[in-house]
Amino acid sequence: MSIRNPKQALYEQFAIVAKALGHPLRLEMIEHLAQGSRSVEALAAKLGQPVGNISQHLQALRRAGIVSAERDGKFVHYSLSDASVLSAFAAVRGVAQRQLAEVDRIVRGYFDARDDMRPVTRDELQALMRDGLVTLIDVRPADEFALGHVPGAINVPLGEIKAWSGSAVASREVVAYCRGPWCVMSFEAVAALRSLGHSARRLEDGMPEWKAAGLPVEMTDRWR
Amino acid sequence: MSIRNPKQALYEQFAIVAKALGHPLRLEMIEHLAQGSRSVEALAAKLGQPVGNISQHLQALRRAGIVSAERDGKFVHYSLSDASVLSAFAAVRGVAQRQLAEVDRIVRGYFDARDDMRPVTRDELQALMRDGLVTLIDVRPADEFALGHVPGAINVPLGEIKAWSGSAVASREVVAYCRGPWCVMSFEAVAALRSLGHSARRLEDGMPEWKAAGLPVEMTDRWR
DNA sequence: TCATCATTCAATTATTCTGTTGAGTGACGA
DNA sequence: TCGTCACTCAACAGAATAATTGAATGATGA
Repeated sequence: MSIRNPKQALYEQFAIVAKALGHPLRLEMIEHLAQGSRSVEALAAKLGQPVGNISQHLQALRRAGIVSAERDGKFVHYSLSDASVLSAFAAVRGVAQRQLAEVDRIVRGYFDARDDMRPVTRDELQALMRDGLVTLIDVRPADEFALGHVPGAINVPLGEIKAWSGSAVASREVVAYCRGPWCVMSFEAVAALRSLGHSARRLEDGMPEWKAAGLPVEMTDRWR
Repeated sequence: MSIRNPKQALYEQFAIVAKALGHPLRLEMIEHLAQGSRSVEALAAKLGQPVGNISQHLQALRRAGIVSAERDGKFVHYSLSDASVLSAFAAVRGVAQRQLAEVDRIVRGYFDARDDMRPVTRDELQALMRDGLVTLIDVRPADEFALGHVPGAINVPLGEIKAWSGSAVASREVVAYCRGPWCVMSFEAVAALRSLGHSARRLEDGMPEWKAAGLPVEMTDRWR
C-alpha cells in the first residue's frame, strides 16, 4: 500500500461516501429508508430484489455511514444515519437536474410538459389546506403512509386512484405527494386524475422533505 | 438491455453524478477547478498525474455534467459547470464528516486537537478585517491567488511561511485560508505559525465558498 | 435442545472501472 | 506545408464492483 498523506486520506473518505451513492439501487434504497426504518427483508420486498443483494448494498451504505442498523430480535432495522444524507442526495439530484439533459428528457417524456406541471410548494400547500381549498392525497402504499404523513392527507395508493376519484368532488383541486421530488407515483397520480376530469397538481417534493423542514407529521406505526 | 421504467432511468442519471464524485482524484480535480479554470495540462501538473489520466477523468466528469470544456486555441480549459457542484461536494463532505470516524481521526492526527482549532467564520473575519485587527494570508500557490482572492489578503504560499513570519508583527493574529474547509495547507500554515510563536487560526472554509457566498473577490489573471 | 427465521458472510462469475500506452486530431507557428 | 503542441481516443491488463448462490450466524420459540 502506498503512503498516503492526510489530503489523499481525506479525499478517499469523501469518495467512499460518494461511491456509495453511485448506484441506482442504493439511491432507491435511500429514498425508501427516508420514508422510515425498514428491515432487510421489507426493503428487499419493496424493491423486488433478492435479500442477499439488498444486504450487500446495505453493508456498503453502512460502511459509508449513510445508514445505521439496529437489531430488534430476529430483525435488523436500517435507517438513514443523519438528515445530511438527504441533503447529499438532494444536492446530487440538483446537479443531475441542471446539467444532464437526459433527466429533463425523461421527465418530459413521462409527463407531458404542455400540461401545467408547476408543482405546489410547501408554503402554498399549507395556505391552501388552512383555507380548506384542496384535497391532499398521499399516494404511497399504506405502510409508508402509516410511518408518517402530512396532517390532513388522505392515503390513496396509486392503484386506488380511479376508485377514489369517483367518490371525490370533481370540482375541488387535488394535490398529490409521495416519496420525494422525483418520485414518479405523484406524477402518475396527477396524470390519472386529470384524465378523469379532476384538477390536480403535485407537491414539489415528498414526505422526507416535509419532515426535514420541521413541519408536523402524523404517524400511526413505528416499524414495518 | 432490460426495459427501464422512468423511475429507474432517473436513478441511473443521479447515480452517474454520484459515481463521478466517487473517486479521490476526481474530487481533488473538482477542488482545484473550484479555484478557477484550468487546462488539462495545468491540472495534471497540479495533481502530479499523467495528462492522459487527467483527460480521462475529465471526460467522466463531463459526462456527469460536473465540468464544462471551453477550447481556447490549442488549450482546452475546464471549469465547474455550476455552483450546484460545490454544494454537492459540500454535502458529501458533510456526511463523511458526521458519520465517518476516520475523517475525525485524520484531522486530529494531523493537527493536534488540544490546540484551539476553532476556525474563524466568514462573518467574524469580515469584522476583524474591518477593524484592522488581523493579518489575512492566502496560503495557496501564487497562480491560484491570482485567479481570485479575498480583498486585503496577502499571498504567502506554504513554503514561504517561515520567511514571511520573520517580517510579520508577532503580536498580531494571523488568519489563514486556502482551497476549502478541508484543504490541509491552512492547517499546516497555522501549525507552522504557532510553532514560530504567532497567534494563528484558520478561516472555516476557502476561496470557493467565499465566492459562492457572493462576497467580493480580487482577481489578477483570467487563465493559468 | 432443535428447528426456524432473518440476516450476514464467503465464494463465484460477469461486468465495469483505472491507469497506461501509443496512435489520432485539431490548432498554431515556422 | 510541415512539425509541434495540447488534447482525445482506442486498446489493453489489472483491480474493483455487482449479482448470485449456498453455507454460516444469531435470535426466537416450540
